[in-house]
Amino acid sequence: MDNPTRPWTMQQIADAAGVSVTTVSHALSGKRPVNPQTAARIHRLIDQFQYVPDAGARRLQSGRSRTIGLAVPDISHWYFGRIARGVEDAANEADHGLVVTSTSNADPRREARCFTMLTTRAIDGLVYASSRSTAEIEQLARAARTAPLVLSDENIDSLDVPSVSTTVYEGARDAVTLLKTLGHERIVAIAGYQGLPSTLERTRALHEVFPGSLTFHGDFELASGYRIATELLAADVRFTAIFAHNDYMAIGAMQRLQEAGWRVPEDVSIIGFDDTDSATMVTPTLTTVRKDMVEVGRRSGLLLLEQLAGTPGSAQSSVLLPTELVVRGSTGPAPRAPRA
Amino acid sequence: MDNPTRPWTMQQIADAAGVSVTTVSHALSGKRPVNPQTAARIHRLIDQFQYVPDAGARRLQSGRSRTIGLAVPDISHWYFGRIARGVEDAANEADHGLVVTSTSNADPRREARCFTMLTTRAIDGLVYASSRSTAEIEQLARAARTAPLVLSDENIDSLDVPSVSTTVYEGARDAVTLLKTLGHERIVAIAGYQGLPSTLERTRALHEVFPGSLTFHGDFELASGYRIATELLAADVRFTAIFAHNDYMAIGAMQRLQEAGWRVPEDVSIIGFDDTDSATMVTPTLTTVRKDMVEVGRRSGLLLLEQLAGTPGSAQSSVLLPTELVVRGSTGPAPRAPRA
DNA sequence: CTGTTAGCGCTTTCAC
DNA sequence: GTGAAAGCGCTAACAG
Repeated sequence: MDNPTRPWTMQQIADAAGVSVTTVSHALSGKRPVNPQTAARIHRLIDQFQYVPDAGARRLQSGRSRTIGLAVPDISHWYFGRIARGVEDAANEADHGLVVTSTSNADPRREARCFTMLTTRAIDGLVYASSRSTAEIEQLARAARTAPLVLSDENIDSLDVPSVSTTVYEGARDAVTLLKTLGHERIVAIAGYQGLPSTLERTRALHEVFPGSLTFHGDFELASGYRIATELLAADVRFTAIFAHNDYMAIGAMQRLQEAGWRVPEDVSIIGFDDTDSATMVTPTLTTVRKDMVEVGRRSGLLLLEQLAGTPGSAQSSVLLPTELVVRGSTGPAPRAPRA
Repeated sequence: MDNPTRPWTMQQIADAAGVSVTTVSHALSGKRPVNPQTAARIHRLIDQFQYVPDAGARRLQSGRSRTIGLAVPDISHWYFGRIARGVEDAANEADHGLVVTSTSNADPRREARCFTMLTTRAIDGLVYASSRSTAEIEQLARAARTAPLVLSDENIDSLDVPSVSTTVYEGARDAVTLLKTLGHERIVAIAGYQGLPSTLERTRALHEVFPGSLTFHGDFELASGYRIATELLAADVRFTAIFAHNDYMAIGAMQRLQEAGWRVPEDVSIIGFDDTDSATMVTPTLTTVRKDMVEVGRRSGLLLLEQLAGTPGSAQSSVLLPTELVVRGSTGPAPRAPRA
């Protein structure tokens, strides 16, 4: 019994080819001329043995793991899955691996995992997508000094870190302008986490068109939209339209109002944000603001890889991707009188 | 200008503590007694410097990267996101990282990525979740000889590899039995990929209760359910119920039939599979068979980590997780006569 | 209880 | 065009 399928080492290839490891290394990297015949022999052996250089040894020598990290609140969410897919695409195109960490689950060890991986150099850089308030800024700033970092989906101005985000202000403005055009006057916002930049921007856009409209903060889950709608009904608040900061909360609110006998869009118009798959599954279909989250992820990955490659010009730049209002069935002309 | 925030090495800690690296190493691992005072001094220094041992060096020495891989068709899908979350939870509990690879995108280099990571030993083992036909069995068998492998969500009998899957046969049986109980006689199946074990099992269950019922194969996307329903209408096929192999195809079919004026469940009953978030967003809500995909992922990760730890007894075992029929609004008594 | 030494598998001077 | 040798940062014999 010999060793159980141990991978081949470069030394073994060198021995088989009758050359030194140095030559094999250079035949592989091309960083130094190698006799064509020798090179051919080496490559034949490599193919035959299915030899692949050991990642750990390479990493130790070169200082690069050829792996990047992605931190998201929860990888199982549609939204962050899209981002992850984009980052992965970018990473793989550059022949890098992607380590994913879900941060939001109360376990602080897990919170710190991605930053630890940066210092252990298990990853060369990190794409950070958080949807919580900006409490961990300190940690991010420290991480940014250690290794390349890209902020994804949110831009924290106080942090001098490259970021990729979307024109949520313009998107929100388009959305509420539509409501205005339709004659609505009393709007209620079901917003995202308080203090989150993208929440603030959308609220700003809302207030520019409808000053003084009510804002309630949810957690981006369907249940919170449902709950807020329940509170609205109980408190007998008068409104003819709801502007939600994501589709799930919009759908939750829509469900609750429909249960209470409201007709959408005859009695109330509802607008979401993101354009998730669900937006076209509900009845009526949901008017929403589309963001291409796969693209957000892809650009985030590219930005990080640029930093890693050390392209100097592009560093510190930030990318802003467009949003698009998608008008569907959940919005319509304001009713004569708001329903009680 | 000194080195730009280079991580500390163990040597530097050793120098600062006035001991050898060996002692630092053992103070850290506890694999050999160290003078309490010395140990305390070392730990103080470690905390102060925020020292973390280099992952690459550890990996090179120990042969373990403390990282596992996950291969899924597409991480941005709800379904695989759930699996990923479960695998990640298991990995993180064991202080392992998780590298994610989406395999299905026509790029063969990408297909091979996860297996290459196995041979470069960037990952110690792999959780493989494919939803395609069993073409890549050869590759999987080879990989299984090299490193620990766990099949997730699908069990390929011909492969002697541990797997985690769900009782889809029983789930399908429950679903079609419900239809039988409701008096349905003409069922059409919108099935998954042909040749996929889980597809075959569900088809078997269907045929045991409704021999000879029609089966059409989709690709698990909403559009394919929609398309198959269109074909059904065009061909004037008579049926009173649809059994779809996942929720998205069920919803696609439901949309198409509703567009054609069919009422659900008065004219047609529809059953899905998986119990995705969408199942409760559509109107009527969807009767479906619940699978806990996060748990499938978690158990897959645990099984892999057990193999890595070398616990001998548990190797080669396979896990089968339960399914549960969730009756909602899309199923009802069969109409007197099938609608044309 | 602690230090010296020899690698893990690779890249990269430096010498021929 | 090629090879010998020195590490990358860590662990684990082997000696005190």
